[in-house]
Amino acid sequence: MGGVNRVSRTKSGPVGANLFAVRSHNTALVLDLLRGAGAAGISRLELAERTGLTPQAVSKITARLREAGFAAEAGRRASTGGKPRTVLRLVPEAGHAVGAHLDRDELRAVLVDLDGAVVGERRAALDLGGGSRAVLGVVANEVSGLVGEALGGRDGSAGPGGPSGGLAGAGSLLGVGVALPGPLDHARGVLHRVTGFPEWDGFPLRDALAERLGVPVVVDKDTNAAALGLSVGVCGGAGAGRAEGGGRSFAYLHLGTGLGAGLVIGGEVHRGARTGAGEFGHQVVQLDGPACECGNRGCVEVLCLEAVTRGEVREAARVLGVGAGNLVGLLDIDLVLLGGRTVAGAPEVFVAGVAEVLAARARREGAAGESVPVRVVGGERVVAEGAAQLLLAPVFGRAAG
Amino acid sequence: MGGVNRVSRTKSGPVGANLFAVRSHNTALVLDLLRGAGAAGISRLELAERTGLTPQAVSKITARLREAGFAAEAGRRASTGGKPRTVLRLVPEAGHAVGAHLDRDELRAVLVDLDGAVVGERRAALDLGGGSRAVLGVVANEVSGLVGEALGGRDGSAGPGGPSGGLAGAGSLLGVGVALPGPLDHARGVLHRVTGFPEWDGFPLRDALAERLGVPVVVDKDTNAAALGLSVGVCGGAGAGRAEGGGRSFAYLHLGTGLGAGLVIGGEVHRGARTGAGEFGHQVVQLDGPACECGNRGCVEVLCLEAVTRGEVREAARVLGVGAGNLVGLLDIDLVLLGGRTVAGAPEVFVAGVAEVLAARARREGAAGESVPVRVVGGERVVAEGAAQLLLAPVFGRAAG
DNA sequence: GCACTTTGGCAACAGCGTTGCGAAAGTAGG
DNA sequence: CCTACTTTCGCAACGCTGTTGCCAAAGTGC
Repeated sequence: MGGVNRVSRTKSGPVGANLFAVRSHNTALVLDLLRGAGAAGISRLELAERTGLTPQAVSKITARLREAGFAAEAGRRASTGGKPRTVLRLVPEAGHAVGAHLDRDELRAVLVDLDGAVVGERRAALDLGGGSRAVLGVVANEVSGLVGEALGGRDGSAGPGGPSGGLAGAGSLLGVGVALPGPLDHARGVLHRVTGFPEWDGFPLRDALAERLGVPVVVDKDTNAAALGLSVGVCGGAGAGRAEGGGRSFAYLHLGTGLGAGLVIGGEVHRGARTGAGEFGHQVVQLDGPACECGNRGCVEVLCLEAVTRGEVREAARVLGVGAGNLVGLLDIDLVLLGGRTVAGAPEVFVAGVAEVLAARARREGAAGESVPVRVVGGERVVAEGAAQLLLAPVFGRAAG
Repeated sequence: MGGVNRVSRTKSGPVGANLFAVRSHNTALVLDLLRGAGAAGISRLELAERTGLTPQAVSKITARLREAGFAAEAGRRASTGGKPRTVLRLVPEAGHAVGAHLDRDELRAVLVDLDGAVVGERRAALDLGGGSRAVLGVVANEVSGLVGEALGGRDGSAGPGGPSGGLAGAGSLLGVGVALPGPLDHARGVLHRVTGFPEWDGFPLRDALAERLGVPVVVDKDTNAAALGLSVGVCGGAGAGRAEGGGRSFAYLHLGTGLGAGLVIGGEVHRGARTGAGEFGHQVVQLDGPACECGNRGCVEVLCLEAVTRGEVREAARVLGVGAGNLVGLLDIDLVLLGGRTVAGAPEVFVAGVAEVLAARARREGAAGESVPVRVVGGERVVAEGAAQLLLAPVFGRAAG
């Protein structure tokens, strides 16, 4: 492009920093703070204080951002005795991303802007067992249609399975994030045997979809996507999440037809070496307990779901709490979020049950032991919105998708 | 000093990068690779490949390091058709650090060089319950003596409890790392109620010792220190630990009079917001199981240690394995290390028992599921050596102590 | 001895945040 | 209304970073 030297990032190990890296880092930092400030905006001087950069550096960075259309001036603060501060805000419509949640029987796709606000949504029936060709067709079609009607790109009316047009026309589209239940390789974008659908094993979903749509695609586990999306609200705010002490960390526990977790440690989603982290449900909490379909015995998942089936929701919440307690102790996180259809069925019971176990933990720890807060996150779109964040996160300096 | 502008790091949140930060980062990266190369050394071009920097940049950086005495030329490689590569190596004696392991009844202090090699050691009886004054005296005395006899600083013969001299004279001494069993605040260097010794609650150990010795002091939990020390060998090697996929991650499980863990995630020690991470022993694996002294029921620690007491070491290993399996599933780590006196009593049994549980896990996962390796780490000095790394780690670009 | 390859330093360069300074835009007081 | 003061924020010069172009040094292979 403009002769800018970028660090080669192919299979990079520890990577050296150059000036391009410095600019990227600081720009992302400022964008993150702008996002955190939301409609209220933030002044240059505040940006300087929060980043540790000099006001002049912030002025330069924001000037670039304004020229590129990512930021704009938005009024002034009250004066405190001198020239009033000019408020800057993010221009949300400067960038968009699609988040697609592929569940066993349904596809849900959302189009979000830089702020993460949903500006378009589509739902479609999906049969994950119906073969990669058909599934790919449905996904490509819905995404193209969604983008077309909202951003004016070429629409995707070529029909299911047909060669739907590329999306390169929609200039502000950063790409498409896809979230699925099964185990997969986030780094390579390849699926492993999706639970119950062995024919997907080894399918290069990311590359296949990227080629078809002509925009970048990122693939991740559903719980990771949800956790990423939630981290924008929890840690994000003002990027303050990445502060001292390793930053804000939390766990998102998803209890639906199964039980899984997404972990955010120090403001970043922790996926582990093989995108396998977050296997919370098959944590053993009862040695030689009842058999789980995973082949083990006494997993949290089977204990929890059996209790739900028996109608003993309180017991299910207690078991979930024990698992959450183990996790809190192991990672010393700040927050536990609960979600999923089963939780949605009796949110207060689950929050109370988990919180009680964690409170007991805190009491045992004594003195400084404040109990870790527990909250429910609602909405059927948590995963889809998080999937879109897979593309937005790198813009704001979070680990690359 | 030289008019170099540093970023103010007081209570920094997300911090902007400036040129000083770039230089620090790249210098640390090169030092880390030099350390990883060990006596074999590494050439400038290899450094350039590994860091992604240009050869010229590496030449500049290594020139600075050579001038400062941290690196030196060490022979040449065989030519591959042109000018042979010049091999560079770390100069280990350019820097030293003290690691002190405070256990319930013993103090063990080691002096290590930049390579982490032990160049001096001292042991002394210690009564953690004997009051802060006495303990501080013993520690200061032993550390002063150790440094004095090895580095020629002022010796610490002022006697126990007496005003031992500062260590500022020993130029290459980076500081003192202290590791203890109890819960504490790593960031502030303040102890919480050390298990069994409530009188330590709130004691500012770091500042008290730093003032007394006149060198920087860093405090951490014993398991964290051990994990940090082990990470130098495991991840470290060539800094390659911090490579793709979040980097090399492992858990160190310490089974002695208690059961705790140190976690390394992506090459960095994970301490959690309150230095509370790694509470592995009080993970519940048997709902409503036998009471643990922590006040909970069915903790791994109580199950494991009771089995050992009964002489059922295999069962203890299995229980430990279940806990390890939970951890592996949750974090998707690459390696499990076992240590501590109890493990040392029957290392093969514990490795086999834990490995068996993890292998079963891998089989259930199917296809790509390679079992996570399990190894024993020996030596009574693991914690003390790791404590010294609390000071060395920042030099090599690991998170600040 | 000659051609070639590879290493690595010197000098000029572009780009980053920083500093010094001044214009702009308010408040406070006469 | 005018003056004095405070605060914001941009322009220009600056120092420092890694990068590029070029060339000497030091080997191998014929």
